[in-house]
Parts: sequence; C-alpha cells; structure tokens
Amino acid sequence: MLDRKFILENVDLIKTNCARRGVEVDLGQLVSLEEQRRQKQAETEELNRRANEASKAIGKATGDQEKEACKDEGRELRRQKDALQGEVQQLEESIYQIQSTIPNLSHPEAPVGTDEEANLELQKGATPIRTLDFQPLDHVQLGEQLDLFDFDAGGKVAGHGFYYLKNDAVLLELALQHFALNFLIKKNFVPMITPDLARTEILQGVGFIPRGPETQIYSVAQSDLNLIATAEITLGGMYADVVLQADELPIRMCGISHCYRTEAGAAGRASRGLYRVHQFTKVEMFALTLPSDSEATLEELRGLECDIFDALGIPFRVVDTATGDLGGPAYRKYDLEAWMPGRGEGGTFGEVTSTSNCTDYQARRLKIRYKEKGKKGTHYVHTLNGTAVAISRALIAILENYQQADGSVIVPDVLRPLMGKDLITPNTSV
RNA sequence: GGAGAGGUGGCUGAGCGGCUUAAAGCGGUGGGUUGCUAACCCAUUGUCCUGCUGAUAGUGGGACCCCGGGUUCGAAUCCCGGCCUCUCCGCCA
Repeated sequence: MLDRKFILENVDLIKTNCARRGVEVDLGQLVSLEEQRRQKQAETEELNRRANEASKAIGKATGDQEKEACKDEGRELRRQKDALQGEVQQLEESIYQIQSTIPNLSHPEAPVGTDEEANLELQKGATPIRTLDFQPLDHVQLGEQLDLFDFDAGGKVAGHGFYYLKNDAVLLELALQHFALNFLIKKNFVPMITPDLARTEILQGVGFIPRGPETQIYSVAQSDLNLIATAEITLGGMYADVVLQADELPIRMCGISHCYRTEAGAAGRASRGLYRVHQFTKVEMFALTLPSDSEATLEELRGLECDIFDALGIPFRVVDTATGDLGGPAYRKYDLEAWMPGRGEGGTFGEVTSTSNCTDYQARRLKIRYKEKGKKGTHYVHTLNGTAVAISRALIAILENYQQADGSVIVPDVLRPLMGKDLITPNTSV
C-alpha cells in the first residue's frame, strides 16, 4: 500500500504508474472521498472535544438539575459524534478499498510494458545450453521411466495438481533444500522453518487476497487460517507491528515452507507435470532493510539466485520484469528462467525463481517500522523477497538438463554428497 | 480439549467508573557534579491522525492501557465476543 498523503500529493505520477502497470484506479474518487473524510473527521473531533468537556463539567456541577442538564448535553453531543463517526468510517473503508488497489511505484529502469512479452533479458547464466544428439524427454516422461513421481495417486488422493514424489525425487528434494540452506547460511541468512498456515490479516499485509472470488489462496473452513502461498507471508508476518532499531537492520532470513496455490484458471498447456502444481516446497529469502539499502539488496538477491543455479549447472537467463507484470507490491522484480529442454517445442525457458524489492509497500500494511537512536519518529522498512529454490521447478530443470540418451539423469555435482549418488537410473533408484 | 489466572508506556509494575494530564521504579536522552569509572543531582522521555504559525521547529486538538463490540454524560477500570500468555488437568507425535 502506498502512503495516502503521498498519493494525494502525486496524483499524476500515480496515474502514469497505474497506466504503465495496466491497473485501473479511480483516483479522482479517492481524492474526493479523502477530502470529505478529512472534513468530517475534523468535525467529529470537535464534537468529541465538546463532549469531553461536558463530561468533565458533570464532576464539578453542584445541583442535581445542573447535572442533568450537563448529561443531556453530553448525550446529545455524543449522539452527533457517533453519527458523524459512522460516516467517517464508511468513507475510510471506501478509500482504503481504492487505496489498496493502487500498485507500488515502479523502478525508473524497469521495462515498460503491459505483460511478460515486454520483459527484458539482462544476462545469461554461466552454464551453456547443451546441444543434444538425442530427442530430449520432458520431466514427466523421465519421471515415469525412473519411477520418481506418482501423479495418478496425487489426483486420486488430493485432486489434479497434486503429486507424490518417490524414490530419488525425494532425495533430490531434500538435497536441494539442504544445498540452498547451507549456501544461504554462509551468506548470513537466518534459517527458518515457518508455519504453513497464517491468518488472513497477515496474508493481506503481505499483499495476498484470500477468500476472494479469484484468490490463489486455499483457506481453512471455520477458521481464520489460510495455507500460505510462500514463506514470504510468514517471514514478513513475523515482524508485523514491530518497531525495529535502525542498527538491527538488515534482517535476512531464509525460510523453508510448503507453498499452496489454487492456480485458479491456469490449467492447460505448458503446465504439465510439476510445472504448475497446488503444493510444492520452497526455500525463500526474505530481507528487511533500511530504505537506502534495498536497491543494492535486490541486486544481491539476484546474484545469489544466479550463484545457486550456476552451482547447480543449469542454464538460465535473468529478465527484468516489465511494469505490467510486476504484481501489486513489487517496485522492481527479476525472474530467473531456467532452460527446460523438454518444455514446449524443442525446449523453452521457464520461471524458476523471482526476486522483488517491495520498498515500503508491504511494510506499510504490515506496520514494520524502524527508528533511529536519538531521533524522533519512525519510518517504514523496505522488504525484499527472493526464491532460493522452488523445489518442483528446480526438479524439472535438473531432470531435463541432466538427462542422458539412455534415460538416466546425472546428479549435479553439488548435490552428490547430499544425495549420496552420482546418477539416477531405473536400477539405482532407491 | 477442560479448569483457573492474566494481558497497562522500551521494561517491571500500581490503578479497578470522573481526583490519571496513567503513580512509582528501571532503562534511554540531555545537562550538572567529578583525577578516571561508579555513585549522586536536575531536566526530559511513546506512537498515529489533525488544526494553526514561513517550515521536519513551535503550539493547540483528537485517538491509543491486546483486538472488536456493548453499558454510561463519562471506561485502563463494568459487560459480551475474539486473540494471546501462564499454571494445572486431559489427549497426543
């Protein structure tokens, strides 16, 4: 959420930004409602002040008659105040509703465009794409041969989009988690395993909209709990309503959680197998920084994501996400897209990680602030998030890139000690 | 899950319908005293919204004693609901 004062003082800027992001917002309505709200708020406070005065007068009043007169006056003033306050509250709700649909500002260098077509390729990973002298299989076929997944059982037990990992896929998942964690701990991230459920209020603070008609979020019946879509929710939520000391920043965490997404309306092409699923495990980086540090931190997170996929030996490219594809909270976002030889016709890049600088957009709603010693007032921190490893997509990239003509899959160097084997074949499978 | 107790400023902790402008202590900040440190003395001390005066300084108003409702002229204080914490019991990997 953007600051209301800032919005009112920069209507044209916001308008331009919304247009770039392909978001329609009735700013005129917001301005007019806010004017009314302020007016009525001031009147409410004045009535309240008078009512407070009247109440105090009762204590000092002498005769019964005088007291009754004061009571009547107080009653009447409170009645008027309550009525007006009701109007203020209604205005406030309408304003908040508009305000929360306004996306974050955009980094001046973010490519302008309405959708991912406008994303700008920034760099390639260290690993070149292999030229294969055989027809590559996709991860679903590989998994079938190697007995790594059970999509049928997933469908039977939980429905389409769920799956079982089996045999070496299980070892791969754990090895990937462990690898990412070890890597990030060395980079001073505090490792965390977070709850997989969170309150609606927390989800909203982070920028997710549970329980709406087009929500991506599963919610638990007869409770205020929702299955999280990313540990960003729980890691950010940890610090909701907290005022930090400036010298406690930056705070850097990496959290492992399961991620649950309804993926409403996303079924079909290019989401075969593990690519678009309702549940997966993810190691997520999350950072709280001083505003002056967030841009550098975003570059650092991007670098770490590159290092991880370079270490895994997976070819990828990095794209600077176009304004229209940023979502609400991100000021700037980079995606890593790994080469997936079995995807589409002859292979395509598929998103494997994503890192965003949300500036103060999440912090404002979550009320995560910092204060500097000896200085008055508080400021909102900046929040950033980035995928270290989303296991399901990383599995696709590993299986498809490391496959060999005979259908076996070489285990990436860095995972061998964690997995206890160099090669996945039908025979070697657990 | 059941039964009790409780949630007050950065912390400890009083207040239990108007004497609260939330006591007191600790801590923090500024100053004083002082060979150094410690101790002591004085002053100061939150957040959010908002009005006014050229202003991020000053000054006035409103809100905030876990959250949301209610009673009342008036609620930290009474009532209801929620959340959380502690103690005991039960259940459980």
